[in-house]
Amino acid sequence: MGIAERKIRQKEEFRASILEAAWLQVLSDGWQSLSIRKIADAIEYSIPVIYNHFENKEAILLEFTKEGFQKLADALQEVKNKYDDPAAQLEAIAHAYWDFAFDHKEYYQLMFGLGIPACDRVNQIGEMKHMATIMISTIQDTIALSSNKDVDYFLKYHTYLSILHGLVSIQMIQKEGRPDDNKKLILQDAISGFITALTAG
Amino acid sequence: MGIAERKIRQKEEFRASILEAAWLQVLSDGWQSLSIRKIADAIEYSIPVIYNHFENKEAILLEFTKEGFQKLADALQEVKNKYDDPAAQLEAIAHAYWDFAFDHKEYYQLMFGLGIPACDRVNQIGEMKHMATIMISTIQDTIALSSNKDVDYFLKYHTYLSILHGLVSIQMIQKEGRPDDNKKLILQDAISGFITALTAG
DNA sequence: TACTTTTGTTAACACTGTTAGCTAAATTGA
DNA sequence: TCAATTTAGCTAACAGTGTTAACAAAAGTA
Repeated sequence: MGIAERKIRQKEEFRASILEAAWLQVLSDGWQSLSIRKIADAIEYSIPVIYNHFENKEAILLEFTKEGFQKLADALQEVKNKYDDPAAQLEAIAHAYWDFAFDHKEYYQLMFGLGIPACDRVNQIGEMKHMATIMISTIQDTIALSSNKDVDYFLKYHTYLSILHGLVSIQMIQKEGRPDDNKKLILQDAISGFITALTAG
Repeated sequence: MGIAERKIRQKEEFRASILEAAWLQVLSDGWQSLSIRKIADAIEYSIPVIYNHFENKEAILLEFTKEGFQKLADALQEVKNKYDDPAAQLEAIAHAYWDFAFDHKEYYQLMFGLGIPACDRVNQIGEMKHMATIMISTIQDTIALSSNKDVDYFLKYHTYLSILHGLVSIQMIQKEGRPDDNKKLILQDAISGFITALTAG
């Protein structure tokens, strides 16, 4: 009897249609405005049926998060295969990572919990410039003392801030609470590398 | 007549009490659960009075965002003053930045829009390991070809991912839409520095 | 005291995620 | 084929959210 099989198939299709409707929602209006009600409306079913296929809203988001990491890993593997030299691979992977993040912004934002609250307005905040000024002036001073003075200080500032923000947010995502003090080795490693490159020119 | 002055003073105090109540809320339950209703309840006033002092909820969050950047800038300036050598300043600032982020987690999360949706569960996602494996194996290959083979590959992996994530999220915060292609210079700069440090040992 | 402005209130609107309880359809066993 | 049972889907509600319109009361002004 193929009835059970058909039921499973239908359930699968239903599930897929929920995800598809959700994805269209996300593409047109972003994560913030995704709602169970809108999904139910799109698939022309009542709200509770969605809870037969997903435990809650977060489970739907989790599905896309997994999908996102899957796609990212695939993309990285693909470019890695194009090179034999590991250093060249590292560079290619970095570019692929970058491309993925901006080509699939919705995924990336969900995957790393980014751009959710006041991100649209964070660049309108004058207070950020203060912090930037301190960093930039210090970088300019460092360059002035280095062997190569043609270094783009603004570029270096972005690199510097990015490394810091990256270290922090990665650490924050991975662990609850304050990280072990020996995790500062990572900070030390990244920053000393940055400074060496900067002072060498 | 000091009536006008008193009124201004009272308004200021009212505003401060709203922010204080909001901050206590945030400290005990996080940004997600902060609500106008709870603030109103805490200050023992009705809901709409809050809208006499803040245009909306985001305006309250913006206040804390500004406060956060102010505190961060102060902290950075303070440690900068302790050193004369710019390179040493850069290092000290990096540490101060790190300390701030984890000593004032609530601020930092708001400032950079972090940890909002599924961040608690992002480390439970198996798919992330796949991505990590690809990166780590490549880093191990690079180390194997380098002059110093005692490098901690796991530390390097964290550094590598952090730089990438930092670059991306910083860029994402600052600009709407895909960034100029010449912004890839920042990526190039950071990654080539990382790779140089890695291959040199 | 009469008038005007400010301040604060209640009550509602339009949303959100989630669930209890019922109805109607589909499937199963006799 | 018919009754029993399982399942699917529905309506309606609960408990929240941000926000605002309309009104009452208090405070300040002439």
